[in-house]
Order: sequence, then C-alpha cells, then structure tokens
Amino acid sequence: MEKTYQPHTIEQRWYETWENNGYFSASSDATENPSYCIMIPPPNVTGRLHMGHAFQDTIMDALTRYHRMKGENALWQPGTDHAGIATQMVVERLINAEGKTRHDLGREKFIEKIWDWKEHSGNTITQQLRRMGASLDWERERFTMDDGLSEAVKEVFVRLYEEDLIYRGKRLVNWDPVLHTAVSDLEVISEEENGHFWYMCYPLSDGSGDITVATTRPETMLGDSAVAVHPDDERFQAMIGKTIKLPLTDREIPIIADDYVDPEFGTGCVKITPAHDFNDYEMGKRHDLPILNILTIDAAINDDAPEKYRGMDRYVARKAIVKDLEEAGLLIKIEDHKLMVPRGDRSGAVIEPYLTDQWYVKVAPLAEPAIKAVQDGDIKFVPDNWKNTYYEWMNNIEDWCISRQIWWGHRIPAWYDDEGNVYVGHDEAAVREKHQLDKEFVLKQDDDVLDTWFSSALWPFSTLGWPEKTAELETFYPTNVLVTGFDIIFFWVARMIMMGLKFTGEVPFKEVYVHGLVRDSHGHKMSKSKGNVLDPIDLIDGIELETLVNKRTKGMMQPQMAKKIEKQTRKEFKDGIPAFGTDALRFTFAIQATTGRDIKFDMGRIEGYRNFCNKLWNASRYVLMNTEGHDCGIEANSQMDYSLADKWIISRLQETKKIVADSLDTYRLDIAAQAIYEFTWNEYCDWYLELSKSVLSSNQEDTQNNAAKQCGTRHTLVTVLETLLRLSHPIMPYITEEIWQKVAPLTGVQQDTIMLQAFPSADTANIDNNALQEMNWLQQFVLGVRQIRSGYDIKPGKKLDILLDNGSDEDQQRLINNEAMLKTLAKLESITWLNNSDNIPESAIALVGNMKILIPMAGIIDIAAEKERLNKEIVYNQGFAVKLEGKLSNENFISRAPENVVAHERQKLAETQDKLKNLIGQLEKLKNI
RNA sequence: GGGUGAUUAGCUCAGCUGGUCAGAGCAUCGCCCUUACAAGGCGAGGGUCAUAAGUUCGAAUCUUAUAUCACCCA
Repeated sequence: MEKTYQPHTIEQRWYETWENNGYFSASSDATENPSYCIMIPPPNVTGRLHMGHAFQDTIMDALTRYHRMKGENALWQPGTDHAGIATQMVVERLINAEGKTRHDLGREKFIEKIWDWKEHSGNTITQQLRRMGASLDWERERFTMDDGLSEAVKEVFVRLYEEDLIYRGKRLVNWDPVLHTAVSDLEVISEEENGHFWYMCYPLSDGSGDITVATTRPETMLGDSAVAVHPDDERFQAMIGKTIKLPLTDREIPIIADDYVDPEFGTGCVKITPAHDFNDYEMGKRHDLPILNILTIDAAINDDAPEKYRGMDRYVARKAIVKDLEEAGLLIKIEDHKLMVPRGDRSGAVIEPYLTDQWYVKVAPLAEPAIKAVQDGDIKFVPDNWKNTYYEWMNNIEDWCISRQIWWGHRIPAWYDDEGNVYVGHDEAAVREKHQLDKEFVLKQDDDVLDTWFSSALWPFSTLGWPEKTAELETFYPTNVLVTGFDIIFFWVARMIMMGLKFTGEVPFKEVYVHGLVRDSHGHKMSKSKGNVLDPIDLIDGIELETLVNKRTKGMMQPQMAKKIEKQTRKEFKDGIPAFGTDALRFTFAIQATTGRDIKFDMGRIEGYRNFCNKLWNASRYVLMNTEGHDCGIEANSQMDYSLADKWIISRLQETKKIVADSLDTYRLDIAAQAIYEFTWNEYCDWYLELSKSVLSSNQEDTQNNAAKQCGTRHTLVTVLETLLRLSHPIMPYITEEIWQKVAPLTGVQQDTIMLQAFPSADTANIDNNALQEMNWLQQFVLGVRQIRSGYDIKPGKKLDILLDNGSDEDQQRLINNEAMLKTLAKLESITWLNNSDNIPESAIALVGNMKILIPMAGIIDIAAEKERLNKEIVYNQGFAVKLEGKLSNENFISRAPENVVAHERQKLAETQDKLKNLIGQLEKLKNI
C-alpha cells in the first residue's frame, strides 16, 4: 500500500468493476428477499451535479448500500427528467448560434434536434453521479420522455379528464413574456429590487373631489377596474359607491370597500387591476369587476387600451403614462421604494400575471386522501414536523396549471374541431373512435405541452412500468423512502402522493426524509451570481486557482460582479482546492446530515475527513504489515489468547455497530458517521493499535503462551478492521473496498466485493464489562503518567521509573495483567509497589481511583511547579465537592429525586472526597520538604 | 400580516423523552519527525448554552415573553 491515501488511483477503477459486474442490479422477483427501493429525484437532463445533488445522493447511496448489505433486494432507481423549458433553451441557443430560430426548423425538426442533443450531451449528470460512487441500477435508467413514461402521462391525463379532474380555463398565470409560456411558481424567483411608488390623482366623476392612489406599476392603470378602500376607513366613507373618471382613458370605475386593503399602507386607496395582479384578481372576483387585459404576450400594450399607448412595451408605456399624468397635473409625487420583483429563472424577464387559457388539475379532491395518508401515518415525514408544512399547503391548495406553451414535453392529448370543441383521448385514432368522427372530420391537436412536474409526479410508479402490471411494480411499489429537500415538498412530494394514491391506490413511499440545503461556509445560498458555487467534482479531483477563478467568473448574467468574485475567490482559495476524493466528500456530507435546515459547507471539515481517510488507510497499512504472512487465528489448530485490549476493542466494536445501525435506521447519518469516526480514531487507532504493539513486539520466554497471545491480537486486529470496513462502506465505498480486498483474506474471506457482504450486526454477548472497566483503569493510568510527563517537559523518549502506592487487590491484579502494555504506552522503565517501610521519595503524583502513581522527582521535577499543579487540582475538586454537598444536603433533592440519581451523586461525592484526601496529603508532604 | 426554524467554545456543528460543575471537528498554545500515519503523536487552554421570567429538588433541554437572523406563505 502507498504511504499516503491517494483517492484518485482507486475510485474510478472500483466503480467500473462494480457496474460491469452488475452489483447494482436489483431483482424483479418479488418472492426473493425483502425489497428496498428509493427513487432518485430525477435530475434535470441538462443539469450538472451541484452540491445539493451530491449531498442528497450521498444519503440515498448510503441508505441503498446499507440495505443491500443487509441482504435486501435493493433498488435505487436512476433517471432524469426532460426539463421542458431548460432543455428547449439549451438547444435553441445552439440553433441560434447557427443563425436560425426554432421556428425556421419547425416543431418536428426541432424536437429531433433535442433528442440528438440528449443522446450526445445529455448525460453529464449521470456520469457525475457515477463519480460520487452512486450505486444506481443503471440498467433500469428511465427518462420522463421515454415511451413508457409518456404512456403513463397520457393515461393519467385522459383518466383525470374523464373524471372531470382536468379542465381548461381562463385564469391568471405566471407569464414569461420572453419565453411566451406559463411558468410554475418554482420557476419564478422574487427578489427585492429598487423601484418607485407613484402617487396618482384620480378625479371623481361627479367633480366633488379626487382620490390619490399609490402604485408601483403605473402602466397597469389602463386596466384598472376599481379603486378600493378599507370599509372602516373614515377618510373615504363618503366616497364608497361613487365613481371615478379614470385618467387617460374614457372609462368610469367604481370606488369599492374591501377589508383586504391596508389603511396604513400607501394612501389607503388601492387601484384594482384584476387582469394584472393576483390579489386584484381575487378582489375582482369578489366584487364582480370587469377583467380588462391590456397586455400582449410580449408584455406590450394591446389594442384594448387607448390608442396612444398601443404597441408600446410595458416600460415605455410606463414612462409615457407618467409623463401624461404629470402634464395633466395628476401626478402627486414619486417616492423611492424597494419591492419584490418576480423574474423567470431561465429568461431573467420580469414575470407578468397574465390572463390566458390553460389546462388545470382540480386538486382539492386529490388532496383529501393525500392529507389523510399522512394523518394516518401511512406516510411519515422525517423529521416529523415537516408534516405541518405539508398540511399547511395541502389545506390551502389551489388548482394546478399544467399546460406550457413550448414544444419540448408531453403534448397534451386533446384535439379541437373547427368549432373549438375539445376531444381528449389517448391518441387521435382513439378520439375518433370514441366520438365516432370520420376520417374527413378535421381535428387539430392542442399545441401545448404538459408541465414537466406533471410527469415527475408519476415518477415513483411510471418508472416501474405503470400502467402495465409489471413485476417491478409488484416488487418495489410502494417504495420505502423519498429523500428530498424541503424546498420541493409542495411542488413535487405532495403531487407524487396525490397521483400515487389516485392511480395505484397506494402511497408512493412510506417515508419522506427531508434534508437540509447546502450553503456556503457563511450560510449563503450558493449561486452563480454570488460566485460562491462549489462544484462537487472539483472537491473530488481538486482544481487550480486560475481554473476556479475562470469558472466562477465566465458567462455571468451580471458581468460587473466578476471583479469582486475573482478577488473573493483568490482570497478564499489561495492555492486552489486540493483533491479530497469522493469518500472524504461523502463523509463530510454524512456527518453533517443532521436534522437542521442548513448545511454550511466548510472547507476545514472536508479536509479533516480527508485526513480521516488517510488515518484509516495508514491504520490498515499497520495491520497488514503485522498480520500478512502470520497466523491470524483462522487455521483450525490456531491457539488464541485474548488480551485485555482485544476484549475491550471487541466490546467497543459491538457498541459502535449498534449505534451505526440504529442511526442509519432513523436517518441520522451524522450520528452514524460520528460513531465511525470516534471508534476508528480515538479507540482503534489511538489505543488498540498502540496496545497491540506491546503484544506483537514482546519476546517472552514462554513461547507457546506468547504465540497464542500474538495470534489473538492478530486475529483481533484483522477482524475488527474487516468489520469496521463493512460498517463504513455505505458512507465511504471506495476506500473500504480497496482496503477490504487486502484485509478480508486474512480473516478467511475470499469474495469479489465488500458491497455484497453482510452489514455487521452487534453481538451483545461479545461485550465484556470487566474488560471495559479494566481498560478504563489502564487508560487513567497512562493518562496520569502522560499528564505529568507533559507538565514537566519530560522528553517523550525518556523511560520513567514509577512507584505505586495505596493500591487495592484489584489494582495489583490489574497491574499483573497489563504490565507490559502499561510500560509500552506510558514509556516506563519499571513499575514498583511501595512497601510501608519504604522511604517515599519526593514525587509528582497522579491518581487512579485511590491508587497513587508516584513519579520520583530526582532532578526532573520542580517542587514549586508540582505544588501549583496539585493546588489547581485541589481547588477544582473542592468546587465540585461543594456543589455535590449542596445538592445532597437539600432535603427536597433527597426525597424527590429518584434513588439511583441520589446514589450516583453520593458515590461521586465519596470519590471526590477520597481524591481530595490523597491530593491534600501529597501537598502536605511537599510542603514539609 | 401569517407560519416554521434557528441562536451552545474564535469558526462549523452535536447534545434538547429534564439528572456525570457542557461535547466533537477545525482553529489556538506547549512538547515531539517514537519504523502505520507530520494529512501525524502526546498534553493544554477556551463556553454565566441569545436575553428575561416561570415550572421543578434539579433546566442547554419544558412553558411564556423579548431580541436578532433565516426560510416559506400572503
């Protein structure tokens, strides 16, 4: 083995081996072992792996590998979604570069181009998933535009339509005036921007006065249907019911009262534009106001507006209208104002609430059983309180706009005749047959496609072959757990639950594990525009500073930010990013997978866990160096004798196994990773390996006895390591496989891969409480000597002669058992029990229980310093004793606290008092010198 | 305006079915290149658990209020 851990030399090789040997494959046979299934939240086919994916995939892979090792028939289902708008834009850009538009090509040719693109460049992310070590069953990879999944989409659409759960209607949607399509709330990013408040004067029709309204969008006044005031607002009581002569138009609009209006905000009077604002739309419906659309699909003023403004872009019109109002003396003032501006995440254009014909899913009837499934516990959220968020949304759910005005996606299976009648069916032939329309009868299919989330909502069962009754559905549905971020509980999780229940009669998954969102080390969201994005692949492979700067600053939406980002990047990553390897990255994610909402990704941590990988690597090197070519206790005639250290580490291993398994079962990957870290470093490496050196280097006369001890130690070294590797494999697949290949044969196991070995299970019979206690004694002993050694700058290499006093029979026996180990670890030349008659030399003292460890001072220890050290120790213990005494002298404590707690406190006090007695005695002795 | 969550060592976070004068990693300080590992070893320092009341024999942990921050919804 190499002297240091080199991740890149092992990772790629093992992944190929695993994939090529079909180790990721699940069986479709339902009668086999219990099944375990996780659906990957399908990444966008145009996407690249980001930190959120890497985090989420680490969790899913760890769970999948864990269950696979437990012998379950584990399927982690891979696939991607077709990401309607994003994909269309990617390919459109390519065509634009050739000087053409998609309209030059036509719909069919353009879609062919997209498929071409998908074939050749659409799989970046699936390759990146492989770099993460993800054990997805690639033979089952699906795509939301596959034939099978498209079949499922059609089936669902038709059935929902036939049950009146899909309808076509004219409603306000989020409209992207650049892309010319409706977009979902998820695709609209609202951010605060600088704007203005325009105060406009609206004269009353009867000439009795006027009213001032404040608005952030003056151009929408052309579509005003009313002015609203709060019904209790005394200032405007007299005006309610009167009308206004709307400036710049020839319309009259009413003044209405509605308690939605906030009298404190602005002037207390709100202009109402039902066609161009979601709140106004609702108010318009309440008051039966006319809905006047004044914009075109490009967000220019349309022909229903006064002639003067027709054809003007919304912002040009804004200027013109403000100017005209000013000239008419109707503009009161302009104030600076910060407001939330909604922009399309793809186009960057300001989104318009816009009145269009769209297809909708009537959600309320579907939501009811979906709410009940969670209430009844058929689906559990982890952490549990996310169900509140779920209920909150489900109880206030609105109909779902599912149509999009783009070309790439599932085309809506609806046809129109010349009179505009609509026919819905699986395909045109089915429609003709059902409605008995003959061949000559002209039908035209709806141009729109379905929202990508519509097909994603079917993902848990469409990937398994639904609507066919497949073996896969039988075997893996309902799936076990959905792993997802809380940001899409509404958009995706809820919809999968509704669709799953509706079409399969069962929940799509039994649990929803909701994890946090990965942020930068300051807690900021990672975004291209902030220039704080980390690419997981760069953390795995490393990246030069210049390349990183380049990557972060090129192709920015706001190029003026580039300088700042460059500076910040150069400061934070002076030497670029070193290659940490996949396992270190995965471990970092796992140990941070707490129940919190944010994961702040700190470079210090990944570096620390890379070091942990190196530690494991080198510990393994040590084990191999000391076991290869020796009897490790797997021969039939091996004689083995276990030392205290052997029994102790085996006991601790059982406890660790239990914690890891329990934690994985409850989605606490952080606790599992922490337990692995602590066991490996603080127990196996720091104590056990050091103790083993004492046994393996010993040259006792009793050769047979000695051989049995060494054999016991070698056996423990390899078996504990082998178990630890299996225990760690779900989180760190590569390094564990690499080492396991070398270690497993020494335990008598010859197998192709660690992936398919049994996950370790705790055996409580192997927990030796005596060994745990005795080991604690040994550790206290060693620690006591080391503290004195360090306190007096005694060279680590200097071997000490120490004296023991005041020991019990047990202490004496323990010394006999472990003398060799103590000498090795504490670097001791000799250990001698004092007799009463002995002359006690001036010494530094350490206590193990009541036993005193004395290190004679002759020349090495300063008396004044030792006095000071003792004093400090005494003060500390006195403080502790006072606190305990206070507690124990409290009547209420004695009478009300449980007996075992009281007993425990009494015992602590007794121990502390003993300790004080010994320390004070020692101090007195030194004072007398 | 409504809701949810957070506030613990310089930094990043555990601990929260109340009971070892509060734990880890990183960072800091001291000694050490001891043949598994300097990406290391040994030892040390560092916190009135946001604030204030309350419940209790006992509160980081439960209740209420306040402050600050974050996110979601309107």
